[in-house]
Amino acid sequence: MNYTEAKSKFINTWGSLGTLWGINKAMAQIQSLLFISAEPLSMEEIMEELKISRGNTSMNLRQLIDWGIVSKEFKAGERKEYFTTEKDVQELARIIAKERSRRELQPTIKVLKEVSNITPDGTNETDEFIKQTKAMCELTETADSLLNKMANQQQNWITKSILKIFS
Amino acid sequence: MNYTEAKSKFINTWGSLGTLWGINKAMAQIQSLLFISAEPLSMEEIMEELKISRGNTSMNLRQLIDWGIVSKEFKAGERKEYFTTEKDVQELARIIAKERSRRELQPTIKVLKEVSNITPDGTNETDEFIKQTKAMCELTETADSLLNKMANQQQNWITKSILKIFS
DNA sequence: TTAAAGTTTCAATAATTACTGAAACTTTAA
DNA sequence: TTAAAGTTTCAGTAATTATTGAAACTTTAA
Repeated sequence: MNYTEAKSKFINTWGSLGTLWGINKAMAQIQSLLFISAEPLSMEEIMEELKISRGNTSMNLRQLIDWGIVSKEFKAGERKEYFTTEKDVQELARIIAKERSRRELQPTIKVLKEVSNITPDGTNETDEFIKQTKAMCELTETADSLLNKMANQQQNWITKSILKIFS
Repeated sequence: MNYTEAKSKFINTWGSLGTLWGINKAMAQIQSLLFISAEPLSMEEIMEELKISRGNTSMNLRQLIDWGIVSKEFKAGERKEYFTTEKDVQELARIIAKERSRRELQPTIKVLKEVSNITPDGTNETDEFIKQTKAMCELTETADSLLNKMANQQQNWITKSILKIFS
């Protein structure tokens, strides 16, 4: 396999895996293109490389910036904006974990707490409902705290590395 | 909030969270209905409760069975099939973790290994590509082994509980 | 056997989600 | 200022994904 083949295979695979971390295909593809690119890319270059429209590129770049995964960069003496993604996979994982927790897990926990809090009326139905939704709530809370612990773990790992450099 | 409200809120919330663990809305809704139900339900009952067609119910039940989350049950003297889901959240989490690993993480790891294995031609481009895809591969492998460890951890937890009962 | 009860399949269609392209907007250098 | 360079927005459309419903199939009891 040569570079060009490998590159498009990587972008496609990572793109379709986007669902795993809750983002759409174009967004994931832009991110992966930036991830393997040695230099920051302009919007033109991204459009050209992925064969997607200007509008689509603009909207998805904005979302990526919103997630904190991509950032704008300015080249001296150039008006154009250039984009780069976080290049450290550990840090990338940390950001994604945090965002997913905030966007999905936390709201779910809130609803689970609400619904598991109905007053039992003595029927089997409500007893089972309360029992099961409580269990689900605890599981979700465990998953959430695990995710956050992992994220902070990675932060510590980075922090440690930085400290090592300066010690 | 009364039982009926709480019930539909739970089914909807869990349904839309389906994407988080990679299954579609109807599938997630059927699973959550079974999860809070004190008794196994027939196809008729599921259709009625969720207002979905027979075909849709049948197909999604099959997928749930395929995932190992739902099982058929027969009531003595009845021809109809009844369905139940795994009621233990820990075991549920374990099954989901395993399936996601098998269906998504493993194939991705395979591709990442492939593409990161191209021969460097001395250019910046390929060097960066190899470096970054290798890092991504390692991250994915870490995530996968973590997921599996968690899953087995939970199995051990269950095993321990069972052992406790019989000791 | 057969017909009633139940289940599965799949082509057609609906619903959802993503994408385009062109117009409107913003910024900047002269 | 102004016009060129660049970016954003969004209504319309395309692509994808989920759902229906009816016909085909399977099982079982009489």
